[in-house]
Amino acid sequence: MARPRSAGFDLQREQVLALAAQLFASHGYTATTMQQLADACGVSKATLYHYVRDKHDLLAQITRSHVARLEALVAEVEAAEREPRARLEALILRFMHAYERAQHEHRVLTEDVKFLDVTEREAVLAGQRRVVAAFAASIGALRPDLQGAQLGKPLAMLLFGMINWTFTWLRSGGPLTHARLAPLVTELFLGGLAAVHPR
Amino acid sequence: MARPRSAGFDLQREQVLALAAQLFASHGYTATTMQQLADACGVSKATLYHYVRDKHDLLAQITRSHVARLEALVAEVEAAEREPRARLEALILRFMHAYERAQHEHRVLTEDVKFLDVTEREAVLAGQRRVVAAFAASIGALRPDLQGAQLGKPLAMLLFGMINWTFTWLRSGGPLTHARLAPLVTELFLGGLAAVHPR
DNA sequence: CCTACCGATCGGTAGG
DNA sequence: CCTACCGATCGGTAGG
Repeated sequence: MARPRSAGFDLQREQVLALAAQLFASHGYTATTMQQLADACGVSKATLYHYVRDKHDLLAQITRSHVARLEALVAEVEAAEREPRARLEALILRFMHAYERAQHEHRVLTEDVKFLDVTEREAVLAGQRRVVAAFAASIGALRPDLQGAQLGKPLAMLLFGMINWTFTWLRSGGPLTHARLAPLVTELFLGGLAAVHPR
Repeated sequence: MARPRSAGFDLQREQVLALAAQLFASHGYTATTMQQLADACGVSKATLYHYVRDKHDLLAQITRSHVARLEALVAEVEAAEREPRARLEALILRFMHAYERAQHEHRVLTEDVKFLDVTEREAVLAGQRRVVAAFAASIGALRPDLQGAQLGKPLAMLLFGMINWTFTWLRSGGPLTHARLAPLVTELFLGGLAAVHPR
């Protein structure tokens, strides 16, 4: 029987993944070297390969687990909220909160997904599509006429644009917090949604 | 007196910059090799260095000229439109149109600016800040109470999120065009802006 | 003496 | 878990 991994193994691997996400987010996947990551972790480069198969596997694990987290968030909200408006509000608030806690992982997901190979990239993109579909469904429940005009998904993408783009300008520790911005996004999007009319 | 450059020089350099922007946009700056660019241009790698000093200079020229184009667009709109609402509508429409024609350059601007060195990066970011300030001023003119609550710039960034994010999902040649999406963005943002209230 | 290029190869550094 | 390396490939430049 195979010997079990040491108690701290998973914990240390999580640390490596978190530091890798931070480096990938600030320097990009390609420009980040395994030596930089080893230095950040305080171990030798060879030790890194004890926790991940290779550099590519590092990227795959970061993106896959982040998408899985977002899908779990959607499932939680769908289980708790029945009304379309409350559901959409909860999705916005929960996603902005999640992005605040995982801003590096999220940046890696959006900018470095192109470096995954076809199979892994498709799996990640499929997860993203399920998340977008959940947002589009909530929007469609609020405005069936827009969904009928095939505008549910485009509107969901405009909403994602607002909240995804925050990681380029909203600094944690700055004067404006995620908690203060979230209700603004909700008011702006739900208010705007009421004003949109299909062609 | 120095002999002038050949008539086709600037034209060929523009071609090189356009192809470089396309490669940088799809593979990222670091992962793109000068050999790939040379192949795309149909010339030898050495010939590339006739048109640009080095790979870094390529990135600097692409980002600098794209930001300059956006600043020129802002100046045009400000000269033509006096009313805040018409001005903001014109800014949205003109920017979405510009992004459609320069989607590669825009992706490079947003994703690869980190590879510029400090001086060049600051110049590019300063240009971007002037563009954001123009959007924020138009928003503030429509809703002085929000500008008073320091929400002009955050709202401008949410708007930029919507229109910038389109390059991740809106494909030219697809069923939904920039021309059809632009009025939707205008309705959504201007309608939402009327619904937002400061804290 | 200039420009516009080519084949070949340099010094350094990447992932593993 | 480290030092010491490898095969390959990078950006940039030589002579002609």
